[in-house]
Amino acid sequence: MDNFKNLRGTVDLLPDQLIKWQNVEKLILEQLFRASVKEIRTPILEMTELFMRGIGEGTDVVSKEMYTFLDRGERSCTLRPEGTASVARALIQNGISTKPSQKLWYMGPMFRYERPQAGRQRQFHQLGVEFIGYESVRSDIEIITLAWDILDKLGIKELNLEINTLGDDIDRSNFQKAFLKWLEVNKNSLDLDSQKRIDKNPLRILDTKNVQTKQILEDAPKLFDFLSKKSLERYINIKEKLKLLKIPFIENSSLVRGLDYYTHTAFEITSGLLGSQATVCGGGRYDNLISQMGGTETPAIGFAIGLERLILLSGKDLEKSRDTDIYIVNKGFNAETLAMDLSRKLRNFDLKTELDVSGASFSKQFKKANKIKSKSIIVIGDDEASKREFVIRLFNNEISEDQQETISIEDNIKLEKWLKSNLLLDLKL
RNA sequence: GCGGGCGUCGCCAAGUGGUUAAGGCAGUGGCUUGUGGCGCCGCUAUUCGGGGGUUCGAAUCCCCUCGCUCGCCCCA
Repeated sequence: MDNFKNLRGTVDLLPDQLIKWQNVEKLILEQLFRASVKEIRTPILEMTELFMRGIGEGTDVVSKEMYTFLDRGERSCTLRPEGTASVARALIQNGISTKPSQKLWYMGPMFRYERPQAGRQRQFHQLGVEFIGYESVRSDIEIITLAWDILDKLGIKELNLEINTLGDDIDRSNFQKAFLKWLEVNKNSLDLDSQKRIDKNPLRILDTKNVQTKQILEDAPKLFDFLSKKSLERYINIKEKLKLLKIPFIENSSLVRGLDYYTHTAFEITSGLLGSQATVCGGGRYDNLISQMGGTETPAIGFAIGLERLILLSGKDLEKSRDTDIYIVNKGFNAETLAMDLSRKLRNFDLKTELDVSGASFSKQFKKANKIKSKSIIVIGDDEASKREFVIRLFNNEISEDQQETISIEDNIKLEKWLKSNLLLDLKL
């Protein structure tokens, strides 16, 4: 019989890899805490309609990438392809006012049915941050700098921040009218993909990768020319502030992004080190999403970072884990009982300990302790148990019995003193 | 959904039609039942992703299939 395999596009994260994940997540969480961003957790499963309306039916994500199925009650359910729609839903549904504005983050798995490749999986993980109820230029800047600083804190270099503005819905519909008119005339010069988008999602034609279409588009109307004075000023203001803060960015007028809900600011952070899936962070303003979903008019802006890609970019120093401080070698009925007691006692200290529960020979247990590079060992055998004591010893580079010390089971003071002078001191340095 | 590359042990790999499927790493047992690192000696793929075919004979050739991978589209 064949063994079971994971589904295509999903991966097992194994213990050794998770050290890096945990280190990365820890740094992120600290950064978010310091910026007073609060966590929100929403279900991974939502009704399909939420994403169709929230993200937009014309988008690639909704039209061809969702994991959708009928549950036993014949309801159409979808594994979330992104987090923003769920957060918006949760706020509206729970009557959480955005009057005192909300700064929220979430982290977890997302699902998109695509062909896997480097930096792309069907189940992947995102960290998302949403500032809800904020419309100031400063909130745009703070979102961008927050994303930028998280990447920076992780020591990631060679990043590019690209920004653009999409205007508000009026700007956009004005532009769209003109653009559609132009498209009608030039339809036959476009590549097939772009032609298909004319009805479904014309704005997306703007960031086609087709070289020929790109050239032709140079003569097309520009969204930029349809921005209202207010929208334009807003954008200029953002660029100025980024300059003042010395956040390097490049303007990319074809940056549209694949989700319908964006307005005004759109941005992406990419890295050349990622191969063809270069985007590590994408975000933008979505002032209409919440009202479209039945909430009150609420401006908002957010971003999402792809954790797999982030991990790929993060340095080797985050792969290191702390070595075991004490390995407890024990054998014999009475000894094993004492060892368990001692093991529990040791967990009251900020130490990483491991109790050998294999029952293997002493020699095996020593080998194990050595193999995992334990900094020290405790030995309890029948000899020690009968005297109610144990032997503790630093496991240095050289084998020498001189450093060994015998401590009575009850002598907590001596134990603590030994730990402080041999193990705990190192930690503080 | 569409292209290209690839599938031999947990990992890295030799083998390109002749029969005993090298080797290394890891794992495991022992030398060495209570004191580790080194060393030495064992063990670890009836089988080459799966199925079918060609052949006296296939991991090696052919067909199908599955999977992985890179890229396109798009995104995190």
